[in-house]
Amino acid sequence: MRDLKANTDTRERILDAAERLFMENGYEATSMRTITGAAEVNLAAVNYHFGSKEALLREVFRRRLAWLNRERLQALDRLEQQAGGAPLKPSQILEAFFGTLLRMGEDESLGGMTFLRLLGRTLTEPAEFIRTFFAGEYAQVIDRYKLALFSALPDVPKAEIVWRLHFMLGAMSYAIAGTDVLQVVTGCEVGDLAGEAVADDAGDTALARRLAQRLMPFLLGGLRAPLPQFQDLPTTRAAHSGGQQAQI
Amino acid sequence: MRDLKANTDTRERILDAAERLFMENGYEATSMRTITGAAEVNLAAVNYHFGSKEALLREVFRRRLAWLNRERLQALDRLEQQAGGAPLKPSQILEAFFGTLLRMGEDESLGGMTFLRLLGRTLTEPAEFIRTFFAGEYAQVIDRYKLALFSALPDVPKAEIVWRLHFMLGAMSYAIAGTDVLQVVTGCEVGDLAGEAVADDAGDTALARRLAQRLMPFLLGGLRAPLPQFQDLPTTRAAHSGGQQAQI
DNA sequence: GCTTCGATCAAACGTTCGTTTTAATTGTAG
DNA sequence: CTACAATTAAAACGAACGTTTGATCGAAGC
Repeated sequence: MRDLKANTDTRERILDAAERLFMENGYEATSMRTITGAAEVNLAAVNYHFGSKEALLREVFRRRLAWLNRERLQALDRLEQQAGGAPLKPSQILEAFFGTLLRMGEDESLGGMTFLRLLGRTLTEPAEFIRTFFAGEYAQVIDRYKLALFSALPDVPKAEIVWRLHFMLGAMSYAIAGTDVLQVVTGCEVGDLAGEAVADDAGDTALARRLAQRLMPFLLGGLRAPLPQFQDLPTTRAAHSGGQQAQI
Repeated sequence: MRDLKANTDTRERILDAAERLFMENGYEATSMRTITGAAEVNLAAVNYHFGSKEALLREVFRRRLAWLNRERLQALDRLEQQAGGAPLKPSQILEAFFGTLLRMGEDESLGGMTFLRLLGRTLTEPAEFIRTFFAGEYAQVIDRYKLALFSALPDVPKAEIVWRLHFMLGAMSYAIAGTDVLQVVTGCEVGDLAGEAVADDAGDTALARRLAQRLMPFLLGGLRAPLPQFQDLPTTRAAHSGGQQAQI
């Protein structure tokens, strides 16, 4: 019993430390010695429990994404069920997708803002094994939501929907990854922006909630924006009708 | 003459190779030996010409950002001058800011899409010296544009404008950084999305132009979206009027 | 009570990193 | 032709990296 306790304890101490340090420094710049030092475990423990540094990163994400993927799919299931075959409203779909994620930021037991920031930053990491991993972990969920948006917006070209989904993911990732990016870009504190003081520790969950409420209108506004016109693009195969509104 | 020629030649060969490799692998994962090998110069040349790896990265960006910052400020100057004191339209401001950047992607002599992707990815790098560098390089320009948006949108809370500027930067960074992120997330090629074939080499400049025309409506739609309501946020100091439209 | 086996530990492995040193080479001015 | 300063070249530096090894510990099985 103590044996098993120590086992999971060591594993999770490593995962917690790695999650925080990967978020703070990035994957490449975080050494095994830093991780095991912060977790107060032996250096060899990572390779013993996970096999390699790469496998550790994957496990850090698997631990959280298992919940997130399940929750996102369930949220969509619930919406489609209570709609009874009728197409969903885009705002419902975005709420299910982005709202579920941002709710992770409010719950420390799900990783909180630490994991959200890590996720946002890691999505742009160029390492091959990371992109491969995320492709496998994300594909199923993204595909479901893509299809939901397709039938929610039957008059908008599918290519346009995919592009805008990509834009939305970018806006969200930067928003959650970069409180420091925000500082760099804006030269002021997040707390000042929100119009209230934000404590670094406990204020994170409040930050996630406020972020969700600021982000969602922005994303919806972008999604339902007028379609591009491509007037000066001779290479475009089929000319879209100029200034067409996305039917939302 | 040959002397000076060789000098700048070595310097620029290093800068070109570093720009591409930093974009492909990230800063930490790109070694000096890989850079000097690709540039076909001696290993010591980097430390001789630039001093350190960090200084090399800074110079890679300085070379491009000097042009970008100047051009962005001039674009805003031009708009304000021909407006003659009247506030600008938000679409003009966004066009000056994001359009100028995306025009870099069409011009190989300004770095093309390689630099745009590098810029988008590096903005999220957690390394301290990188964030410090960007803060210094970006601060002046961002501040000018922030003020322009403030006076273009006098009825929108300034905090809201800064948040949405942040969201827009995120959407753009992901859009340009992640053709692979896009693949990961969507499971299809960018060329398929655009509805036309994209050659990896020469098609990049066309991609930049098309990206600009797809991104701009999205950003404008997000910027002029209804303001958030904060109905369930007891911590908010002053309650905004519910459902208020951004006056754009 | 001896064995067994998973978990932890200190120590070392070989490699690669960014940087430095020292010598050779280059083009140019006196 | 020589002297000089700038650049390139080859080699090595110590440090840090991810990983592996073999010993040690402690609780469960027969």
